[in-house]
Amino acid sequence: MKNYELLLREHNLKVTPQRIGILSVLGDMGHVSIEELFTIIRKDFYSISIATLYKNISFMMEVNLLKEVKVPNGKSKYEILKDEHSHMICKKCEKLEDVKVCLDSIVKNISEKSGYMFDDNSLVLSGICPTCQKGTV
Amino acid sequence: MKNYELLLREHNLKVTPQRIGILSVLGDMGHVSIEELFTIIRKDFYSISIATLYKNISFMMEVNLLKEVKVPNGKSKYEILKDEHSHMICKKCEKLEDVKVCLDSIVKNISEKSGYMFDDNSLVLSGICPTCQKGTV
DNA sequence: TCCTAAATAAGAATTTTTATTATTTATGCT
DNA sequence: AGCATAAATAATAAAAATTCTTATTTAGGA
Repeated sequence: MKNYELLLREHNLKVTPQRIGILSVLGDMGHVSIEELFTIIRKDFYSISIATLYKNISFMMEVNLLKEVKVPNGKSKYEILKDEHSHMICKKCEKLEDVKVCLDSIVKNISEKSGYMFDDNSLVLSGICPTCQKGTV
Repeated sequence: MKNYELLLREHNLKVTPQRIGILSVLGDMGHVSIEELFTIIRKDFYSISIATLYKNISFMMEVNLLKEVKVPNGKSKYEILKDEHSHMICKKCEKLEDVKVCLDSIVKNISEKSGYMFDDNSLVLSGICPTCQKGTV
């Protein structure tokens, strides 16, 4: 359980129970879509407005507290910003996981070939996770 | 100018003027969002329905004729399926470009570490293109 | 040329996202 | 601690994006 209050203050966002709730869900689950977030957070904040979620997610992305993960064939999910990493998605169970990958040399190479200056990247690998490989389902 | 009629037949889709129109736009522009496609294609098919675009894009993805590119901070774009490649997006002019990258060793490495079996990946590098680096704008 | 299943256009219906506004709340200041 | 004020929230409307429905048209095979 992290100190989300501090995290908000560090990013110059006012501390509200709703915001702490949002961050708690994200912290617990790792990656959450707006839809999922709305369902889950209503257990603690029954009358929370979906607009509050959209607005706060968008605020938190602006101040680099959250990052959007565009999931192939799925809805976007959001995660608390952490060290650079990539993602793996299982096509069967739809689980999304972080994975540490060093893309430095690849990025450097493409930058030199293309002349682009890159400051961000997103890599998502799609396949079947170990668990789903076992089941015949 | 490619033979889109053949391309459709090869994927067991009926050949209609609208479908050839969609593929022509995609072939010419490389990557197009639904919105852009609708604007452009109406020059040739004034009364085309947006539902026709959605439905056909979706059909063509099902039969692996098109692929969706999820653009960071932007709307999805669609491209005619071709050899595996990655993408570069310019944050200033929003241009999206293909780039050939070999991710084999990285994918293999992650697969071994994680136990996942991967059959697809999407890498998008974000930055500033050479052209936009020049202008002070 | 004709038949039939599929594709299209048009528009309705849903879903997703954003905007508006009255009320409530967090936070800095006394 | 209590107040003032700017910002956040809830509720709802509005807008945008996507999907569904249905009558009509069309592609492709017989």
